[in-house]
Amino acid sequence: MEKDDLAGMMRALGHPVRLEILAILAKSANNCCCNDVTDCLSLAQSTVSQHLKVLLDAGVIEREAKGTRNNYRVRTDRLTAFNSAFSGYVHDLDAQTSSCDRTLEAAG
Amino acid sequence: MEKDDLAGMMRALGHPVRLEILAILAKSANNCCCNDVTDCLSLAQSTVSQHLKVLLDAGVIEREAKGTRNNYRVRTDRLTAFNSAFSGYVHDLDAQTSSCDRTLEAAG
DNA sequence: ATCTTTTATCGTTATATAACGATGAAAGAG
DNA sequence: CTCTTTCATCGTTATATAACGATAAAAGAT
Repeated sequence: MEKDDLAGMMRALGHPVRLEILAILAKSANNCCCNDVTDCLSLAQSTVSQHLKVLLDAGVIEREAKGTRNNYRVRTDRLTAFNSAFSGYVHDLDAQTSSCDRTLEAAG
Repeated sequence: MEKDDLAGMMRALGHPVRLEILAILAKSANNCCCNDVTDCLSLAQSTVSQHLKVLLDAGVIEREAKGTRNNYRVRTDRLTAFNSAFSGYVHDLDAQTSSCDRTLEAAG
């Protein structure tokens, strides 16, 4: 996963309401439309729709048309991939930091 | 880790330049000041300082005054904690989603 | 054919963010 | 004491984001 993708995903997830929306979707049997989500939040439908779009564009959720409704569901695969990517990123930072520490120790 | 903290951390990390800054700090033996970082980026010093402040406020890095310089270093512990927290969050989402799927299957 | 439900999109407003240059303060060097 | 280096902060500007209400389109129901 590219650094820009990582940052983009972070930004999409970097809003409490959007994290809340993910929790709502997961709790709602993947059978959840925009109105359902809106009922769980004290926000206008258009605002919720906007947040859903951000999550959708980032690939965190997916949409399926079903009659007049749009069913949203969490893309767990993508979240897991993101988590792994970030985990690797942190690990790399840690490895570099530690080796620097060892260098300093050896030098000092 | 609270949901708001999680989102706050995400937002702090949700910018490519800030991820780059973390990489620079890690590579630079934790002996890196604002100017050093600025030299690695095509951005003004004030801009870099601003990004450093965002990372500092989110607790992703720490600062240590050293003469006229300020040494910055990555707080790997915090990144690791964040990573665990998010991992748990994703895991919870996944568990709920899967149990919902089973419910739907059982319902036929 | 009409009405209702659902929802994405548009237009607007307020606030936040990202970028810059300029500046002043703090610490060390000459 | 004066000069330099380092850097956070201020003021500014442009853009992005978050929130809202209004609206139109699509699909189903009557």
